[in-house]
Amino acid sequence: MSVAEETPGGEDMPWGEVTPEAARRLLVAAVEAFAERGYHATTTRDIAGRAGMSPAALYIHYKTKEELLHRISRIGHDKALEILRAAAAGDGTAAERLADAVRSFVRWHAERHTTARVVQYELDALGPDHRAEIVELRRQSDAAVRAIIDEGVAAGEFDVPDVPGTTVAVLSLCIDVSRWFNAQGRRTADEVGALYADLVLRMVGVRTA
Amino acid sequence: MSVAEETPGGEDMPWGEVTPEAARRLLVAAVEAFAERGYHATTTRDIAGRAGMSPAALYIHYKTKEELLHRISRIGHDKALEILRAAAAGDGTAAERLADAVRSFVRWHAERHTTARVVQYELDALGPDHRAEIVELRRQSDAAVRAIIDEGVAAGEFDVPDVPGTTVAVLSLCIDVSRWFNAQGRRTADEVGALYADLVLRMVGVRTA
DNA sequence: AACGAGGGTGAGCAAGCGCTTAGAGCGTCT
DNA sequence: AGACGCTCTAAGCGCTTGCTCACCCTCGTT
Repeated sequence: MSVAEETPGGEDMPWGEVTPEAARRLLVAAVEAFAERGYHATTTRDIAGRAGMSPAALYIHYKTKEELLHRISRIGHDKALEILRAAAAGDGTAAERLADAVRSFVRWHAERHTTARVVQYELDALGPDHRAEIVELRRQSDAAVRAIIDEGVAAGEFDVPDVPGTTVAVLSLCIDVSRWFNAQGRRTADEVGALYADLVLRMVGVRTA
Repeated sequence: MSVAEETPGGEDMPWGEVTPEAARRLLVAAVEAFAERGYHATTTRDIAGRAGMSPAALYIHYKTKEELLHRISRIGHDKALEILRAAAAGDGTAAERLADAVRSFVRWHAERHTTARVVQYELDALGPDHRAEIVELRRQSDAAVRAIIDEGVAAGEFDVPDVPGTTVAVLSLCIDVSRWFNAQGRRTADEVGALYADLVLRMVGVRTA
């Protein structure tokens, strides 16, 4: 409160970059509501209520309900792409980088599965322009994964007959984690990440220990 | 029209068992609308309009909009479970049966991806009782796949450190096909089925040619 | 002390929602 | 022929929706 210089949470806090504080509270409330009930089933009154504000307060910070979804989707996709690119740009063999990418990508979809659910499954609720913008970000995610697999094949590490198809399958597998993962379930995000990294290495023909 | 004895399409026609014809037309219209826009964003007027009827006609055949979703979900899950069980009960090695299950399950999710999308992604829109009923059907699908993998492991065909986890991953991979598959896209349903069968065999440690 | 700016509220509007009702049309039995 | 039963419609009810508007309260600045 008194330390006004720094945004609470900084880099680590998921929505740390969103200011002012009331706008962030509304956005966090929207993520929860959208994840629980879906975009169309969520009312602006519900979002405002969760943030402890009146319905009208929402429109001081966001022009429409759709703008809220777009902001969430944009920030989420930026983060997801950043994770994939960081792993792709790392050092090590293609197998190590692919495992790293899958592990961190899955962990994000599990740990932040409420956000991920909104980001991955509410795409069609966006307006045409906003949707096109997000689709482009997904294309870049696809390219990042495909690049690792291409390099693994070129280096003779991987045995992959169908690189584009396998890329789609790998991303699809990771993304769907956000649909079924439950924080109260038996598995931790780390465990799922490790399991999936192993499964993906098998898919590209790497013999694991 | 004049041949009143037989339901059009019979076993092959997806919604052949739904009678009378007006009820089926409404149901097909609802599947299309729910798949395109989502359950909550679809209006009863839209469904009735697609079926060429007035909004009130819907309520002659279905008590509520939710009952429509339930009927779709129930029939779809029954069909999906039937596909998995048929493959599981077939003869041949565990590897052959697993490949068969994945191939036909994926093909269904690709060919009938509008239906599958509704069936797989609108679960939360169901009321508590209907949801519980569908969740039970999913549990049985999980059990069918797990049984094949268990047998493969017992027979020494498969190398699977985490059977429950791998089962979830296999089902998740297949189900997510309905999200990204596009009939106008580059791949046919058969091609995706064949690719995925191969990928899943790799996941369970079967050396493919 | 006065002020302007901006975050916040209570009340409410126009539109659209799921669903109901009264009654018309029509094929099928007795 | 006439009554019945079933399907379907036109009209509309009560309610909720996304969003707006007139106004208030709390500031830092002058």
